[in-house]
Amino acid sequence: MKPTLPQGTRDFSAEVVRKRNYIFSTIRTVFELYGFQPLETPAMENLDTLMGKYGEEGDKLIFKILNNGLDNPAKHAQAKDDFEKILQGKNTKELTERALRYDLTIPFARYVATNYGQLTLPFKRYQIQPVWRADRPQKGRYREFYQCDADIVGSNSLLNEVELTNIYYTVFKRLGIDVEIRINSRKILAALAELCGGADKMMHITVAIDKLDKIGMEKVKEELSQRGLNAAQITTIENYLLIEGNNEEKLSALKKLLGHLDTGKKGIEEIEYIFNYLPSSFSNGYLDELTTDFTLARGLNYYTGIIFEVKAKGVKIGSIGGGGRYDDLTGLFGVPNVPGVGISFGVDRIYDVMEELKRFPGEVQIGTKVLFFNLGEAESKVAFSLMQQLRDKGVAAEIFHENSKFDKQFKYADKKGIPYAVIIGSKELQQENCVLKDLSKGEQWILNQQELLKYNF
RNA sequence: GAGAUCGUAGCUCAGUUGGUUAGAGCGUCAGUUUGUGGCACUGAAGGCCGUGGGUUCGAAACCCAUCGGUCUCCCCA
Repeated sequence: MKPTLPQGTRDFSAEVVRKRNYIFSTIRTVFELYGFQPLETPAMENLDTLMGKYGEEGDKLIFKILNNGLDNPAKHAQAKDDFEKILQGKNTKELTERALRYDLTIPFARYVATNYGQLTLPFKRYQIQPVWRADRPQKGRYREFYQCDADIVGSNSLLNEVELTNIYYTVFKRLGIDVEIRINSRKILAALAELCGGADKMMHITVAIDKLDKIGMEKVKEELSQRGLNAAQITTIENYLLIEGNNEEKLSALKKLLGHLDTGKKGIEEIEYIFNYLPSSFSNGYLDELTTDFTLARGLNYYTGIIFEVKAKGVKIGSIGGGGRYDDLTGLFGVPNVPGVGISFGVDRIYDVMEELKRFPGEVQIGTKVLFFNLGEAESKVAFSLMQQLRDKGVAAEIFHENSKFDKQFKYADKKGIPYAVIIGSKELQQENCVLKDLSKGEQWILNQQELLKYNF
């Protein structure tokens, strides 16, 4: 029997792990630079912590963990009864009371709620951990994948949004990816809904216009009509979606359309605040990266203010980051009125983008720096001792595992991408020196052994 | 949850209208080569043709089922 992986999961080889770590550490470094602190939460949460937080669809995609001990013969009858309840869609606690984390936001909210008294507000945390979804895998979508989140809770200040925008900008600049950071405000969408006859329409409108990119204006209008909006309302929405131009032009057009509404005005002010703040703290290039996008809607759940989405330029792939402001994330856990704002990086997609654009630096793959050749018992003892001294200095080194032909030892270094070889054969043993060879250039030098230890690899 | 498509060597794939013993390239290992690699040449290992049933004198190929991969819709990162 050949073992296989569970659907939607992956093994990562050394090469891939190194590249992924490069992305993780770039993101982590920037998070730390902006004063965020790390947090880790367990892979599993209590099921009722997660249920009902992601909508009906989301609940279905939560991986539930079967309770232990159900095979106990004494409990068979009970277990069968409980299973019947599940078939009727009732509570499932007797069979499953834990589940794998579905995202990092709800566990964070749970953490904030449970530790509220002890947190220094505003609390800024970042979290880089895998999450699990019982989704059907497809391109760029897995059942186990990593999320990198940064959130600030306990502050209403729009300065936080500015900071998060800067984080996006900085991370993607460092990774060498040209991006478009799109922002919108849910308040603008709310105002649009108001303009179209009521807040109850907001969900229908956001769901439909979110698809504009994908399905085009005509289909969006069809969908709006199916969702019960009349011709006049659809025309209003069309006018909204047709707003074009640079950021200033778009904002002024938007003001004409819904600036007279209270929520609309607030939403526009939020966006203007961010635009007014950024150019002074960043170079002109910034405005090429940051753009308003009034078609941006971001799901339907908890966002209430500014929302973000990041797309890579020149690569056909969904968003590689997203986030937004929420007013009351921890209310569900008994701690009301804690506002927050957060962003997330989609590492798996960022990886694909970097692979496609060839943005991984070559050095990412260097593990072992120096390979000591093994050319006999006495020779390898000297080599071994030198190797340990290099390791003490932080230079990653290995010695070939047996006395083999040069050919083999060189090939080993090649395959592993080791940049330097140290050769100590009978001659060097006698003269108490060594040959250091730069394998990529093909150049080599004779060094005495003390010089080798001081060499700047 | 609905649909499409593909499963042949470690990897990428050939395999003729169903016909003897299933092939290639890359990779692996060994040798040419016991003091200088990437190249070249020679050779070897490696396969229940995803699995189970069926049609047939005969199946990698055709039919059914099943499992797995990939992709689309829904939803999402």
